[in-house]
Amino acid sequence: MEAATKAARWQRRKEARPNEILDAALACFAERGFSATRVDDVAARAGVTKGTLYLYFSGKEELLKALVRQSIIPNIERAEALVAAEDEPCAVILQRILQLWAHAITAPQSAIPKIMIADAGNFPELARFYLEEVASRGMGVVANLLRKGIARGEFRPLDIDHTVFSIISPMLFAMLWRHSLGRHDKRRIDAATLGQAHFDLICRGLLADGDAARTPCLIPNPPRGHEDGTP
Amino acid sequence: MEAATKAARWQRRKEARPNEILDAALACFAERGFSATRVDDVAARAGVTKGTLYLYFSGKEELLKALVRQSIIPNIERAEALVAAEDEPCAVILQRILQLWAHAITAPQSAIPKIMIADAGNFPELARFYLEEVASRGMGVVANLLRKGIARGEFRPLDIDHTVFSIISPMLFAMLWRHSLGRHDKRRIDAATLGQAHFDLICRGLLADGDAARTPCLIPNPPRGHEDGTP
Amino acid sequence: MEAATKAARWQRRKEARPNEILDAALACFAERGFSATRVDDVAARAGVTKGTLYLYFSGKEELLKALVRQSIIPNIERAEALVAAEDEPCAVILQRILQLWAHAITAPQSAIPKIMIADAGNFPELARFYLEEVASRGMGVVANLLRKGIARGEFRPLDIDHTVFSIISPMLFAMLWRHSLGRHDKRRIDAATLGQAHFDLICRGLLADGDAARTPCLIPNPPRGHEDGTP
Amino acid sequence: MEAATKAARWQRRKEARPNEILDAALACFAERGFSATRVDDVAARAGVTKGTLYLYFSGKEELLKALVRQSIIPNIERAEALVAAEDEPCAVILQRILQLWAHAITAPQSAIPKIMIADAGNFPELARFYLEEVASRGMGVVANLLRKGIARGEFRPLDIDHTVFSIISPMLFAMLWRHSLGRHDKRRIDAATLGQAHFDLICRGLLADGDAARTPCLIPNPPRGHEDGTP
DNA sequence: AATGAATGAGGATTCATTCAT
DNA sequence: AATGAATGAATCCTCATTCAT
Repeated sequence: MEAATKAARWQRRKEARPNEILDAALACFAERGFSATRVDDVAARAGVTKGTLYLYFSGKEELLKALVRQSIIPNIERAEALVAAEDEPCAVILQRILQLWAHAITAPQSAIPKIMIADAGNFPELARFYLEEVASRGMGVVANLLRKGIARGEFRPLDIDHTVFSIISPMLFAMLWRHSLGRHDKRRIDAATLGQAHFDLICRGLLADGDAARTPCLIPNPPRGHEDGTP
Repeated sequence: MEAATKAARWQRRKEARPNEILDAALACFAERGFSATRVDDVAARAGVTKGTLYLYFSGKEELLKALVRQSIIPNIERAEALVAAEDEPCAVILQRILQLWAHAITAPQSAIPKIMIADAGNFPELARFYLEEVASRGMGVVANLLRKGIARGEFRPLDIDHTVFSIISPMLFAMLWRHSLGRHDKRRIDAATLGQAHFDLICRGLLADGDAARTPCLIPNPPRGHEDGTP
Repeated sequence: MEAATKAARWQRRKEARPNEILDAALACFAERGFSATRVDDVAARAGVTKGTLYLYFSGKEELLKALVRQSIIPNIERAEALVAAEDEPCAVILQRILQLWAHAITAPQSAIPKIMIADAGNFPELARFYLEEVASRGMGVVANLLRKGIARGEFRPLDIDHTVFSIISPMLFAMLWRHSLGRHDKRRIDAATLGQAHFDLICRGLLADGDAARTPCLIPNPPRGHEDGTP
Repeated sequence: MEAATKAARWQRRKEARPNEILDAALACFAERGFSATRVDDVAARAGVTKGTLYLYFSGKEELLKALVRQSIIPNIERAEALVAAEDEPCAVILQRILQLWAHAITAPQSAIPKIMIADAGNFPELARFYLEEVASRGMGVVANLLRKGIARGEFRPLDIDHTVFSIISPMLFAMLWRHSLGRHDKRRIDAATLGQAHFDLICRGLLADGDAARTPCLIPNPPRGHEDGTP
């Protein structure tokens, strides 16, 4: 038994380690925040020692960067692809993006925005990385969608920058809420319902007057088959 | 005589200390965040020494609690009063609230929501206090406004809870942004413009169809006379 | 008794601390080298805690810098003063310098050159500091003495740089020896005798032919009244 | 046949490994010092992995011991042979030794004295070994040369022990300098010139008065055919 | 014989908090 | 009431060494 334990700790599992460590890191960061998480905590949760962790990641910040790269950026790319697709009304595309986003709220990765907002001040390099690779890019997707809609005459002329903010905030805020105060709150926010309600609320404000009639015809079904991810 | 003056001055300081310290704490927390602020920083900024600070507050966490109590709740009360006032269309009241809120974004207190979201996990008691006294109550104000508007026939029938989220998120998120990633971003969000753009965007989604024509007639002027504060 | 102990640890002795800490640091560095000495060791030896040490010195390197400043540089200045004095034959000045140096070999500060040579590679900034403030300056003193002697016709024309090396090496090496291998050696090097023997050995090599006859007349007595210090 | 070749190659490597590793270790120690050199560095430089290194040497310290044994002692023996040769004036022998030594200063092995002085305190056993097998023996060589010269009437009667110190210090110190502070210094010490200048300086101090005239006639040429090594 | 993944002890520094003055 | 010297717990990262493969 003792021998088995000893053998187990020395098990070489080079392939599996990085993901195990990242999963552990995400869980720890989500629970206690980035600064408050000790590297030992992550290592212990991943079932390795500190030394092993440093074998795969050059430091605590790198852990977070890797998480962002692995779990957020793919979703941004997915959203970019959605916007690039020409064949649908922009309002429908927006609705799809909100649906994807609503779905992402339920995934563990939804903790990352909270982590970044909480600790950006103390880790400027991390902040810049996230700002450039995620925030700016994510807002850019929506901004492009708005521009496209306006150009096509589907949307009214809009104050792009501020409207982007209005569009994305509820989804982002739902993520933050879920991983902070929401943990102490009885009320549960249903992400899909929130996305739909939000879409309904802003739809008339977006659409050019002539298009407003079309609003009710939008896609009614939630997306299928996504395990995680932010649109 | 001199002694009397001295005593008086001491007395005055004794009463003034706590507020001086809290002001200093708020400024520090806003600048560097809660955990990155050292107790020395606060003490130095307040013009006292660490020892003195501990005479008035039992620790760093206590400073934060006091700040929340002192600087957030009054603003909630102000918003509650606005909603209670009967004499205006609900859309106008909403616009006023958003204007107040936009104004609050520029005040130092706007750092507090970010701090709460960042550190709620580490101070459960504080989190619950904030949730009950601030978050729930703040959302309740808007919920009541919506109910009132629906009852009066000014607003469509709405999914109250989720619509509240949609309404407040951009303002809250602007606060978070300003104190985290926004620091590293060239783009500056203009709070007043954001508030107006947001209002414009959601207005048609809120108003009952018959009322939609009235939208443009809403109050055009920013509020006066507020030094700070979150609605 | 316990109360006394407790009171003692909290004793405020701002004046005495820095020197106590420096003494402790010198002893530790001399014994185990700079890198191998832990800050705790120094603190414990000085009878304080780590935190207190950092109250007075900004870090381990600063400790060493302070030691150099306090105990080496004054001696360099003394030697510079000797050389600047016009009234004696240069050979006599040299002999005096060697006597001072010999005396310095017995002081605890004589460990510093060994510390610097041992750890210069790992602390480039420290190395540069010592090189500029001590080594170059110390060699400069002797170089100036040689130049003066040559100009006066007392010394032969010499390869200044390399002769400086020949002159100072035995004294420096005696210091290194005493704090490294010499600790394990039965033979004890008598610093004063070494200085004199060295002077006797190089004297004829330095003096211009006409002056050689004067050699035996040089000062016969060791210096008095110095507690420590390297000339 | 192929198998045989392979086996042979393995065999060859098996025998070559220890020296390859020691060469790598010496290069690393010379470059970065003993404690700053990581075992990985040595292994990588030797083209093996850490594990392999531990097959041949029980640890880092053992590497140093082996290096001392392998690279210093042969040079001492060379110097002993020089002194034992009867056929030349002692001053000439001394000059030869200094020339060999000057040559050794440029070799990687010249790092070892610095390492010993730096780390002797932490490895007492190694210190004693070095003291007996290298330092004492090296000083003994020069002492014997002096005794021989005095006995022959070539040298004055001298304080043997201290004069030995005077003679060897500049050469040793040049080694230390080169591997410590000298790295940060613009001035480059030319070992050959130093050796010659040192010899010139002490020559008149060594030679009996009648012999002084002979000084200029000493060997003028640097030695040939030595790749490395300390005399 | 060789590998290299895994280990874990070790140490400088920061900072909230205490308490003698 | 006010001070500020003193404390010591907390934590990231390095690297010599081990051992399953």
